[in-house]
Amino acid sequence: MASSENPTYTYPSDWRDFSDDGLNPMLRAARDLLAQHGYHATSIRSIAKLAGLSVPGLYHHYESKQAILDALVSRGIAQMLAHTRAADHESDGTAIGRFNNVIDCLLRFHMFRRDEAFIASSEMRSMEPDVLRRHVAARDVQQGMITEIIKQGIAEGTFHCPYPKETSRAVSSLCVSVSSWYRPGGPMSIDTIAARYLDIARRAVGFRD
Amino acid sequence: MASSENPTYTYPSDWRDFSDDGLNPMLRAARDLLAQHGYHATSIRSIAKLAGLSVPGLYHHYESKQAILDALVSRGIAQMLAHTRAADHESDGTAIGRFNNVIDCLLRFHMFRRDEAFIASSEMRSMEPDVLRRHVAARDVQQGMITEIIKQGIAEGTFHCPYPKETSRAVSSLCVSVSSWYRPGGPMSIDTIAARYLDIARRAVGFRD
Amino acid sequence: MASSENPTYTYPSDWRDFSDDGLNPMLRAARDLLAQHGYHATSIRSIAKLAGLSVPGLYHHYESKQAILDALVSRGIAQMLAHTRAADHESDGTAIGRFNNVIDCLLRFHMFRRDEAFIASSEMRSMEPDVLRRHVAARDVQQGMITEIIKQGIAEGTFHCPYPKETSRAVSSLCVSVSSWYRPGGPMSIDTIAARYLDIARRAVGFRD
Amino acid sequence: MASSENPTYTYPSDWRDFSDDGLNPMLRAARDLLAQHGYHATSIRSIAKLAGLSVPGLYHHYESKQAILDALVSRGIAQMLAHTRAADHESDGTAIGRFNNVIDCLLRFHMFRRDEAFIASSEMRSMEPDVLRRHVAARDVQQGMITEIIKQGIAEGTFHCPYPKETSRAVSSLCVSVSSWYRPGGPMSIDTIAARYLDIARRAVGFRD
DNA sequence: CATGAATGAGTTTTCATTCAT
DNA sequence: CATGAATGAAAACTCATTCAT
Repeated sequence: MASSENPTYTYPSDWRDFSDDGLNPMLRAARDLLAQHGYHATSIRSIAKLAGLSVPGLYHHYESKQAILDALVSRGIAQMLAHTRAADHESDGTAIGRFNNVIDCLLRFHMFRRDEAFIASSEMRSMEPDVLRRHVAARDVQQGMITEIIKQGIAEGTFHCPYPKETSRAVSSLCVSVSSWYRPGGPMSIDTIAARYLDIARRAVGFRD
Repeated sequence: MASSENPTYTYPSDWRDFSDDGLNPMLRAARDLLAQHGYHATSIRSIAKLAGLSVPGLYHHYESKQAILDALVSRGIAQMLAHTRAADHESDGTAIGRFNNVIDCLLRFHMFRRDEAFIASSEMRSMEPDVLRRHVAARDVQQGMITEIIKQGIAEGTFHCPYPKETSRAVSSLCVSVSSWYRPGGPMSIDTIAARYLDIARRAVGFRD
Repeated sequence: MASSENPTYTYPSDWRDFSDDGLNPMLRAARDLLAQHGYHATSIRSIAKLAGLSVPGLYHHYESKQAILDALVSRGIAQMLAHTRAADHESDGTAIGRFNNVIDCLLRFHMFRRDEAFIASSEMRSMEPDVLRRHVAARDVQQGMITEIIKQGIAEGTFHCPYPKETSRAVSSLCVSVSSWYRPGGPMSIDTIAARYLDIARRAVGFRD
Repeated sequence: MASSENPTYTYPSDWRDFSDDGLNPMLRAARDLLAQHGYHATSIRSIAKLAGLSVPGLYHHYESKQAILDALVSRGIAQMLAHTRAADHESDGTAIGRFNNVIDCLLRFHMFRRDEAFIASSEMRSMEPDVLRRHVAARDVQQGMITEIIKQGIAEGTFHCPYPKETSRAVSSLCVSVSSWYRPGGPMSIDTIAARYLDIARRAVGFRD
């Protein structure tokens, strides 16, 4: 565990498990198309078609194209936060324990939820102000979690890095960047990639046993 | 210096200098608009307007919207390669010397050429196959340069990292990611940011004197 | 009274009384929306919503949007005819007596039933042929009533106007036009407006005692 | 002549002449369709088709459907004001002389420019706030001109009407209403209709020689 | 009558691009 | 190079209407 600032969270039973994306056919179609072509190059028609319904049928469920983007990104971010919080919660509470769990979780999220994560980071310009605001706020929470862990590690003497904020951003960027090149079925398994990138991240924060 | 595999390059006189972007008004307009709104959300009309030309006037210089994207990205990548090669060439030839110069240069490029770099990495989906191919090839050259330096460092015993390829990608991602948040006029100078991120990159490759 | 051509009419007990519009919530909603936005700018959904029903609920009562327009306009016209006939019936039978009552009644109708009257006159282009036919026929009856009274006045020597038909149309238009600017709560009461416009109408037919 | 409040106007050479409507093919198409079906029942497609060009071709000239309505109505109103001012200017300056000319002119306008006049009065709900404001302002100027003439007539002792404002509105409505039923080729000529309706209007203001 | 889901046909508007002058 | 005119194709979105439950 770590900071007990908000004990009312409900954590996913297993933070390593991303098997169920919980997306309906419409959001699944949107996810695939947005990831492949981008927001402005994806038409409502194509989403509706891939989802197996008519355009007004889609509008019956989502009031606009922007609402679809919002739903997709919001769910993704919420899941990311829930899982990393669970990972943090389940740790031994030391900086390195928290760091291992949270970064491992983040890396897995950016592979298992590659498309959602990629969309969330690449379509920020396509979000309307309100949507963007909520989105950025959620990312800041995630970022803050990492910064706090790094500072704890420095205080505990296990992390040695002179610029915790920059390092936090670098580690965060590292996790996010995975979503832009990872493809399932590649030469390395998710476990392997996670292990190797976690190792790199640990070096970045100057971890020494 | 380093590998003398291609002595016919002409290097920029100062690889740290990015004062002149060498863009004509059309590409400058395109750069600003594409960076702000994205390829599909930017119209040819808006580019022409910002460039102070008529639409047919713009078509007189570039045969299509795609050609503008191509020109912009090609120049950016070429400049990135030219500068990092010069940085490499000017180094003392040791792995750490080459690494310091090349990563410093890459970081500077991604700040001084923030918009071009961001467009190059965010609009890959908007590139037509041919353009994309050349673009990816150029990026691979850049990536290969870093991987080679890391391997040299491991061989020389100054770098200690078990996964040179992943580390190379991570370091590369780190440099690229700077272009997505850096804004001129922020609290830290380019020199400061470059120094701090280079420090983080050095940790990632396990550099020890 | 006047022409006893159809003694089977039932007259409203008081032709001056328009207190009860007798509209159900659906027609009342339709009236408000049609008057404000027009037929083609009013959606079935908005009518249903304002009426407090679901869309299929509305269709349970009216088989189409056109049927709603028809119901609204038909009732309005029927009420107009019923009231003006009662007013005529209650008169002393002289041309001026009949004229006073009928025009007074018409003016009141176009204020108390402002919205219905306005819709009836402004949405004729939106009516399907069948609906339009019945509507025009009803208006012609009303027009004929006025023409007949004017001709009676000329014959009796109390009215002096060379073009009874045109004058009839002018007087009619005058009454209708009130519905396009009258708003309850304005500076003049309905009684005042009716009195003044009746005075103008009397001049138009060249009434002299 | 009359009030010399603004001698810089340029008057049409003949205020009775409405032979040239000065409309381009697009506005002519819009006029015909709007008059027949109404604003919301007329599509941009149908206007473009009737005008003989493609939809974007139409948009090249008018930036929106609303802009077409605006252009059409603005021109109509401007012409109405110009002609009635010329008619006023050309009168002998007595109330009855001004009245005769102005009302005659107004009646002619509402027949020769029947469609434009009808659209201007029937599509006020379809106008966006800005357009509506300018439109209403122009109408108020026209209305004020009539009111002023009536008041002059009362002062001169040739008009006898107790409610000049209401009478002005009634006379105005009378002229406007002609546009809703007049059809060229009907049984009466424009000259005849103008003469008869002017006669009725003169009665309304209580004119006596 | 309500709910919820659905749709064909239509709407206004914008786009990249072209061509004559 | 500018101006002005033009267009096929496509965009997001809305409509009246229907039907199963």
